[in-house]
Amino acid sequence: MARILQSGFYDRETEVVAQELLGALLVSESPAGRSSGMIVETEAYLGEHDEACHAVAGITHRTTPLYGRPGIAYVYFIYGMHWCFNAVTRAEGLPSAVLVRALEPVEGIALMRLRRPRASRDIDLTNGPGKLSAALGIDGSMNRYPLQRRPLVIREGERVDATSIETTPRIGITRSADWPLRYFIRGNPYVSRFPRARNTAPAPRYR
DNA sequence: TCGAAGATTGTCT
DNA sequence: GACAATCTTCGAG
Repeated sequence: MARILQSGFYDRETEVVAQELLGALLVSESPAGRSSGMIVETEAYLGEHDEACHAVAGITHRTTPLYGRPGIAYVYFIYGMHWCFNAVTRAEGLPSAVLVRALEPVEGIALMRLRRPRASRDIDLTNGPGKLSAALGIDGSMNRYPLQRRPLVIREGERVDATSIETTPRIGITRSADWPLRYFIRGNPYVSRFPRARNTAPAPRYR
């Protein structure tokens, strides 16, 4: 069984952690069984100076996990219906995290289908932050949980070559929207969205 | 206490 | 591509 990523792994530059989490295995255990997936897409949120990061509000009831130990979970509720899963990075007091945006299912696919009955195709089980949380049974009860023990663990996975990592601006945000802090495995079919490529698309804003 | 915005998803046109 | 669903969070008053 692959090594569990320890606190020291997360206590580094958030951009580095976000890229090195690609290929790692997110494993969730529940009474219903185990489900897991390989991380194929992440975003970095850098701290109080990052306008898109929740920590821009400073220490509040919601953001305290961001200021906590590296390697704990930050799980928050968004748009009235979805949970988003993050891994907290950097030393205590430096509020930054990596949002996991998409997984490639590995174990417990039948259980994921039960948890996401609206997904008509298997590819829709985990190709988005709200989707993967639902598929793995992740919710607010796991906020602040250390990611080194059950029920939620991240294990070392396949090493992803730097040349296979694509970098783009983050998705769905309005502030600091052009910072290139989204990373995904090029060509992986479970990535949530691909860069604009239609002939109607405007020129990319990022460079 | 109130109002607006939000790291999304699914459905409809 | 547009938009509704749904509710927590936080700042303003």
